[in-house]
This record gives sequence, structure tokens and C-alpha cells, in this order.
Amino acid sequence: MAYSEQYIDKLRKSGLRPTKQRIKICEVLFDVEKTFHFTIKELVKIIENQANIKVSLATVYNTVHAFIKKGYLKEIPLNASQSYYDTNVTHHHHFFDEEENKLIDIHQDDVDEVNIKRTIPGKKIRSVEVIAKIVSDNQSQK
Amino acid sequence: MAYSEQYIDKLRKSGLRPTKQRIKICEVLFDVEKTFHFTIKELVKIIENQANIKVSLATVYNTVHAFIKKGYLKEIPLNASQSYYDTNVTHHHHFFDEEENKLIDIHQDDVDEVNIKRTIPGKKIRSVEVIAKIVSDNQSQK
DNA sequence: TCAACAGTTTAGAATAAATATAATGTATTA
DNA sequence: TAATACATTATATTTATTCTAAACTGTTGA
Ligand SMILES: [Mn+2]
Ligand SMILES: [Mn+2]
Ligand SMILES: [Zn+2]
Ligand SMILES: [Zn+2]
Repeated sequence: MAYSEQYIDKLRKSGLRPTKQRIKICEVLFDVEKTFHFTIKELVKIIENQANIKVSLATVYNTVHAFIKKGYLKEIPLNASQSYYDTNVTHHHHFFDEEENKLIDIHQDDVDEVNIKRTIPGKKIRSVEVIAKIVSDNQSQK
Repeated sequence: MAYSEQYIDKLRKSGLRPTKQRIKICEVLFDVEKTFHFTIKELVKIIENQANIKVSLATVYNTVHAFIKKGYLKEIPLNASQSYYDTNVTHHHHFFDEEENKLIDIHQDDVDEVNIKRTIPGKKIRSVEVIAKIVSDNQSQK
């Protein structure tokens, strides 16, 4: 259980008790090579598959929200019947594949700084996100 | 009933029968000075207020979807429990006021062309949308 | 003109994501 | 280890959206 130590620390430092449910969710979310995007439904399935413990749906929701609050997850603005979440919390943009219903990261470096030549009095910009919707390129290439 | 003629034409040309419900919804959506953003709930309220007829919730949903399909409305990608719709179907971007839960248009001219230096093999970009989240600027200005 | 038909509306039921409830369980700390 | 605050859970609730199927209406062509 060596690597779960880091999650116990992480949780404690955040003022969250390191319960076995939360530690498991940390492992699923953060103990991976690459960041990824998921829905609650998908996360539940991943936990079910690789867990020796049962985690209730309510706890999955609670934990995801707690992690968002702490900045360990981001919610992705996508028009869908369900929310998407991102383990990549750096500032970046997305392709959204409308056929696969999958998000693909676009690094900040791969998009020129978005320059908005307009302001709203009394308001400041908190975040700027680009979503590029993509579909299959079925061009008849001559 | 002079101006409703144009909506009757519009509907007929789209292969949609010009029913009194659809004509009324056209008036509410398109017979206004400015384009605007709305949720289904808000649209139902507007119809209720200015209509002499009753339009069922199912018809409001059906009609909005039919109009999206015809390109008369756009759905706005926003992370929310409900969908936002836009009567401005030109290519443009948005501020989203997180406190008021309101969308504000940003004309295409007010944002430099978003240049994405990355492609996905076999996929083409269908649309690029910028969403800038804004909040109150409560800075203590010295 | 009007019957036939396809398209439309509607109330109400069904679905499903998300949240709330409240009882039970557990990590923490003194 | 006892007290307590925090967390988990099954279950109920909420709410946006979609589905269903019966009634209704716009269109068409005989
Ligand atoms: Mn949420
Ligand atoms: Mn929903
Ligand atoms: Zn991402
Ligand atoms: Zn708009």
C-alpha cells in the first residue's frame, strides 16, 4: 500500500478524511500515466472493475464535488445530459468529438492566446475556454 | 396578422406545418429587435405571458428541436443542469456571467481568429467556440 | 369541397442525472 | 477508548428532458 500514502497525505492536507472510498477514488483518478476525462457513470464503472470495495453512487458524487472544490478536478462545460470531469486541471482547451462523445485535450501552447477585445463593466474574466467540435473528415480526396 | 405571414412562409419552406403554436413561438423568438438567449423554462414563461393560446411543454421542446435542426436556433455548450438556446445563429462567442447565469454575445470581430495548431487525423473542425466566464470585479481600486 | 392521411399537439408517464435525507459507520483527538 | 465531527450509504426526491399514444389539424388530390 505504499503509493496510497501520497493520497492519504493529499486528503489530510485538504482537510478531507482519508477514507478507503476516497483513497480508492484517488487511485483511480490520479494513479495513472495520463490525465483523462470521465462522466460519473464511467467513473462508477472503473471503480467497480478495479475495486475490492464497494463505493456508493452518492459517495462518488460527493467525492467528485469535494475534489472540484479543492482544485483536483475540473468540470468541463459541455452541452450534454451529463457532466464531464477532467483530471487535467491545468489551463487548456478541448476538441469534442461529436461522434464518439469524447473530449481530447488541446494544450494551451497549441492555441494562440485568445484575445477578447471587449469588456463588461464591473466584471472580470475568470477563465477562457475554447471548444472545437470535430467530426469525421469524409472528404473524397481527389 | 400581417407579419405572421413571413413565419408561415418560413415554416412551409422548412417543411414544417405552420400551426398556431409554431407561429406563436416564431413571433416570440424572431419578432424582436435583438437576438437573445433562453432556457426552455424561460421560453415557456414568455409564451404564457404574451400568448392568447396555450402551448404544451412537449410542443415547446419539439419546436425548439425542430428549429435547431433547421438552423434557426443554436444550442449553447454550457455546463448546467439545463440547456441554453440562442436565437443568434451567426458564428460568435460568449461571456458567461456565473453570478447572473446569463450569456452575453461576443461578436466574431471582437475575438481574433482562434488558431489551433493541432489536428486530429481523420477529423475536421466543425465549429470553434470560446466561452469566457466572468464574475464581479470587486477590486479595491486604490 | 372534403375525405383521407400524414404531421402535430397534448397530458401524462417514463427516464435519468443529480441532490437531499437521515440512519449508520468511521477517523480523529483528547 | 469515548466523544464527536465527518463520511458513507440506501433510499427518496427533484427536475430537465424524452416518450407514448390518443386526439387534433393542415394539406392534398379526387
Ligand atoms: Mn455539479
Ligand atoms: Mn437531466
Ligand atoms: Zn481536458
Ligand atoms: Zn449568443
